[in-house]
Amino acid sequence: MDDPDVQDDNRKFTRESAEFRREALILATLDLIAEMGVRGATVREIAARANVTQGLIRHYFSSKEELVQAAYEHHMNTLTDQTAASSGKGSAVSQLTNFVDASLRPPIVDPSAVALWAGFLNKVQHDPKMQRIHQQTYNYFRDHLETLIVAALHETGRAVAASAAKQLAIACNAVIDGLWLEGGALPDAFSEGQLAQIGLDSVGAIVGIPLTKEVEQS
Amino acid sequence: MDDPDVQDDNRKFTRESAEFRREALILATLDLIAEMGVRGATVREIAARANVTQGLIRHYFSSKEELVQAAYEHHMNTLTDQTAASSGKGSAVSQLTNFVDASLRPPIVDPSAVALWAGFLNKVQHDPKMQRIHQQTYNYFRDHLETLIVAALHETGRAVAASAAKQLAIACNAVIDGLWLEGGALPDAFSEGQLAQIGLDSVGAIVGIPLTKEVEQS
DNA sequence: CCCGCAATTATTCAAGTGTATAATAACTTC
DNA sequence: GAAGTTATTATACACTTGAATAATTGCGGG
Repeated sequence: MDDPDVQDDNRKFTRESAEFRREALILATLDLIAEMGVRGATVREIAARANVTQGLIRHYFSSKEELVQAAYEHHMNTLTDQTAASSGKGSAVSQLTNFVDASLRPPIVDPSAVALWAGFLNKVQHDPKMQRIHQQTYNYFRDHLETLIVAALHETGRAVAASAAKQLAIACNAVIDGLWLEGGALPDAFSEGQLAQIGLDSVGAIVGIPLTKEVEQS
Repeated sequence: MDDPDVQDDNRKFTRESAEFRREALILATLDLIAEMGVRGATVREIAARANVTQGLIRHYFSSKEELVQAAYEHHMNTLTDQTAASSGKGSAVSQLTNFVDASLRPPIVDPSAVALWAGFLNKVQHDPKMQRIHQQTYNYFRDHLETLIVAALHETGRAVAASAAKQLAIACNAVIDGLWLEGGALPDAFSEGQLAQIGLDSVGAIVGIPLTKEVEQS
């Protein structure tokens, strides 16, 4: 009688794990903020997109505020995880090259990602908890960049003072951020690979090491 | 009897010129978006801050949307006007120096200005009219930068192809934007003048002309 | 001086907001 | 396979939102 594959489905809903539901709600929130701004991310829209009713949001998050915070943290972790994995494990110079290159291509460069970031910015400036997350992400990214720069300089036989290294990291980070921003805000203004090319040239000029992304072949 | 300086003020309101009211409403809107995000800029709050009642908004703007567009245009014009005036009229190199320097100091670098920009971004990505304004401002800024770079290179005896010049302008613009962004988003992370210093070093490295802001002192 | 117009206020409206509470039903456990 | 837990839905509430309309009132022209 009961074929377990075919649900007769007079069931009106299914119970899912807490993790599954939390993630679904967070992803729906991110989608909506990127698409319509914080304003468009209402509890009802979020619930609809996560295929639940709005009451469930407050079952998993004590307020919408908390959901937004969780969504922000998730977004930032995703971004950093994606870039951190991109360096590979060749020479220091090639690691730096790969890192810059990956930071300036999809999926990092993406209108939705920039829209998301912008949508959160106001909350970041007011909510201390979100400020902490922001600061954390920024430092993580910049420190990683600084490590790569120092290693690359060392590899090419140049020493650099700690304070100078930090300044270089700030500058390179700024180029990357600026290009990332413009690529996301004006998606049609740049051809594919153009941002990455400009980024490599600029970072190369700033640290004094020509960076070229060779097409790895054979 | 009636001292014209002292208003006895049983008058319940005063009539002002259309220009005065429009500007007051626009400034109130910008204030609120910077402070609380687009979300916080409600017709009632805007009206309160402009010292009028909410109905007046629709007397001057056919919708809130239109008011926000006008506010965006006003903000962008203010930003470009402030930077364009900063180059001065010395040598080409010093003009470039001044431009970069001014772009990375208050009042251009300012948490409110960044918050404002971010608050508008979502609308920019959806509303064609706001997109046009955005594109226009970006191009204006970048073209100005390109002109300064080409002149500076020419002055120091180097020629540069048109396409190369454009790439340099994009890169320098990105450094400036990135530093502007970070200075506004993390106001306490940088000491006074640090952003400008890093900006001058980076732009100098990218275009190949050391830029130093000498303290002008007869 | 007062008349009329338009700038401004006062009030109302329907739709949408986040939150709270009560009712249901899917899964677990014995 | 019945009872109990609790994830989930359903409904309600108080409040805010942008917009629309009606009622004032300042002020310039005759």
